Amino acid sequence: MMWLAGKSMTARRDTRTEVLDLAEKLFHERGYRGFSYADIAGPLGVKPAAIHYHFPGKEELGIALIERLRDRLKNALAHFASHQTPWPKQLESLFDYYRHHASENCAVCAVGISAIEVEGIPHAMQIQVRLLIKEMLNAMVQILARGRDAGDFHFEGRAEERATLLLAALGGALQLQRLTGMSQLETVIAELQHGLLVADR
Amino acid sequence: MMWLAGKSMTARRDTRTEVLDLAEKLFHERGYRGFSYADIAGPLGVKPAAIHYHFPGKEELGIALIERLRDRLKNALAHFASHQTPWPKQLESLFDYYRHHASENCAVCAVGISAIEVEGIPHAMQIQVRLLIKEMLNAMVQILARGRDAGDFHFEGRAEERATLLLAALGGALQLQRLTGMSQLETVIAELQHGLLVADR
DNA sequence: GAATTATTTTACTTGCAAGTAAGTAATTTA
DNA sequence: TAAATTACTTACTTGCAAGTAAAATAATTC
Repeated sequence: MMWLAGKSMTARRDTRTEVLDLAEKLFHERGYRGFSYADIAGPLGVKPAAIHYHFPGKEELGIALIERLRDRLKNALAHFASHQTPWPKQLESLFDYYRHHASENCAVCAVGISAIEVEGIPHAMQIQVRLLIKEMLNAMVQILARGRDAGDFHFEGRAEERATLLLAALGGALQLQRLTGMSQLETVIAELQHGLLVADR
Repeated sequence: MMWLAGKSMTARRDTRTEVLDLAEKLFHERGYRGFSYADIAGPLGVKPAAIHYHFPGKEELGIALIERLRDRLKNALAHFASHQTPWPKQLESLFDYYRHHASENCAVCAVGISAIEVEGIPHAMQIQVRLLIKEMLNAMVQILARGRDAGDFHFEGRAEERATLLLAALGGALQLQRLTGMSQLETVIAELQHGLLVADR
């Protein structure tokens, strides 16, 4: 089962959810300003104004979208905690999350998109995005720090700094990959993994 | 003197150049779709239609913008070659390039922006962006490979892969930094530098 | 200094995205 | 079963960004 990948399995035929699903996909593919209500309404077989019924404005749609991403992260972390998932496995799940992005129309992650558009998105959405990124960073720091304590990872310096490197490199790799069509994500994952598993003493 | 940083020192009072300068700044701050002709015309004290005289369409403006970035990279590399700049110094210049982006309104680099907007920018501009990124990657590979041969850098694996990691991490760090307001770029630079200077045998 | 060329403005058109208001059909609830 | 609620549609308005054509102004050249 895919980690933070989205799409609940219960086919609820719920327009609101379908709007959110499509908006999320388009957001990852084109950014917040890159899709319109018509882009969502069309494929769903409804009129653009129908979107306004579920989300009064695009801002609400954007916020709901990021909140759902945050929810998924929270749930995934709760799942890891309750199942005592080994740290390397948690890290691998994180890599899989980026792989999933890469496979779906070569999407890039929300952090990258939001960084580009940050001046152009509604303020309340900016706040959500900053929370998301903070939570992702925290999660990564935890995995690395605890994993090192457990003897699973080996690296020098503070976990915060290594976590920053990981998040930056993974996000950047998705973007390189989208532009070049090459498999930079796997390259970067391999480099990062090597840096964590092979101790440099 | 700043490496690929832009802005010629000769104050030529040339509208075309000023348009290009402002467009580049806005592009780095908000992306291609994030600025309009009015955003450029206003500060320049000119009407939007004047831009069309110099650049018939936004597409031409976008292409000229990326071509100029490519030119600067080419010139910088030529300068390094003719001055036999040491490889660590070249790498440092590259870091400075990203630092410059970070300092100027927390801009992000063209690669990141283009990756997000790639579906929404004109095709001819996509081609330019792909050339730019290819040239940056090539440059990075050369610096790392030659620098390792010269004994300046120490790392395992292929230079191509390490170069990919560097470009991905630097671009990603700029984006993290813009969103969090923290100094992720320096963190990532330090991590990357450590990985190149301290051999892991 | 007249003619030419370069640059810019004025005054449009087109198109699209967001949002609104009123209305309708189907479903639920009292 | 009448009233209310849900989930829409139709038909608009507003605003902005891009682009165009023609006229006006400034700079050059002959």
